[in-house]
Amino acid sequence: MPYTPAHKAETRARIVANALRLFVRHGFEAVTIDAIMAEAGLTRGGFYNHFANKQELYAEAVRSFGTATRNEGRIEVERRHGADPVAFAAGIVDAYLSRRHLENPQAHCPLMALPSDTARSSEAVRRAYRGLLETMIGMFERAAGPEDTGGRGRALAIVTLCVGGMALARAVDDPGLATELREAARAAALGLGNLPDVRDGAAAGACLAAPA
Amino acid sequence: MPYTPAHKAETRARIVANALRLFVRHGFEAVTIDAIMAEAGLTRGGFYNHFANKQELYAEAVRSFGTATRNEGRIEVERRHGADPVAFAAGIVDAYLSRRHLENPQAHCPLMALPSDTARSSEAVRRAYRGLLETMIGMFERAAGPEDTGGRGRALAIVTLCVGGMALARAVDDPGLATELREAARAAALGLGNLPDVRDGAAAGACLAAPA
DNA sequence: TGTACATCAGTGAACGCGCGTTCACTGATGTAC
DNA sequence: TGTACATCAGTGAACGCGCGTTCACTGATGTAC
Repeated sequence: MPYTPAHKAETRARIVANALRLFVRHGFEAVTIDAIMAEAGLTRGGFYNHFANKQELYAEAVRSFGTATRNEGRIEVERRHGADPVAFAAGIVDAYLSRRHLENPQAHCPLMALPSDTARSSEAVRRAYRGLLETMIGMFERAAGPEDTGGRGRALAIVTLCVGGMALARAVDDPGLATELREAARAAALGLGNLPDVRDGAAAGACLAAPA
Repeated sequence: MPYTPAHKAETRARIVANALRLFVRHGFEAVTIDAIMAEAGLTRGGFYNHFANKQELYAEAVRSFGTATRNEGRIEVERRHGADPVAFAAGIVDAYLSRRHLENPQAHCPLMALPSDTARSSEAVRRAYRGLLETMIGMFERAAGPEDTGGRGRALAIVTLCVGGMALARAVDDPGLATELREAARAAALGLGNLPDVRDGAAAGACLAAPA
């Protein structure tokens, strides 16, 4: 048995990680298999030792965000704000809609970076996308608590504000408007979920009056 | 002077209208110039009599939504709910997030259909996209009224809920979740803007579903 | 221990295809006479 | 009024390029002896 199974698994993981990074930055179609393999330190031909085709890699890359990148982010938010569901949810909103997130396009969440790419993709890709979405919804449902009958609806709206706010901020060519969009989505999401403002150095949430 | 200038203008408008319809349905890259020209009853070569390149048509198509399709929708919403800014804003939220709108992909708004395509496009395209966004924001700022200091922020959040909610509903493969997303975004947007529930269901949605 | 071997991850040239764009041409049309 | 003409919208073949995918090959590696 030449090459250990672990070796192949590592190579595959390296391809997936690089593909995710390139996909969220440039979109599915714009990223070539050549580019992905080169990023992973390999050549084009080897791709088909690991995946049946490009769409299969796409689905896997979206899925991987839930386990790899996302876990890093989740751990970081927990470290800063604690594991309490409410503080954690507030930290997620804050981090997701942060300038730092927007300005780091290679780390963008597939939910905000690839909504229209996904709408036109295979069933497997859309299933993976939905999985990510449900995970994020779950974070805010947990913060609402089981006794909150409108908790799921509000969780859905909060996720929509996070993902939609960032998708729009990305598309717009005016940095000022992009900031406005992030801040407005942040204030509305925190208000809707009755979440504390955990902003480091606090204060600036005042740009949006509390909803009636 | 063979062919009247009006004739050329009409042909150009026909190309733009068909391009918009195809772009919002299938995305910028997936739509070929062949397909656009065929839809317009022409052949490929004539394209460059009207546009310098595909991106130029893209920018024009996005811009055209603000004058053509959008005006039809706006007039219909006004007819249904009146010109009062609050009732009008409520009607827009209702129509935008309606099932009818979601199920008519050829009439989708570029804001929800092309956020990531736009993020990767030329300056002119992103400017056109921002123009559409500002128009929509303006509708909700007007509903808030000039004395409302947080009006702009809430208008931004309402637009984010409309556009984000529909973008996610489109991407997701589960119709039930898509409905949940639309309903949650609708409730949150109406609440945030203190807008009346004008639900009139399928009929109201029809106003954004412009006839082909 | 050292060596021959079988395996298969990885290579890179090649293929087929479709796309955006170009270009020499056609023919429908408004105008001049 | 009818006709010749100049214009240019529209045609469709062709070009160049890059992409996803295939394939015959290479060579690094773990195992058997």
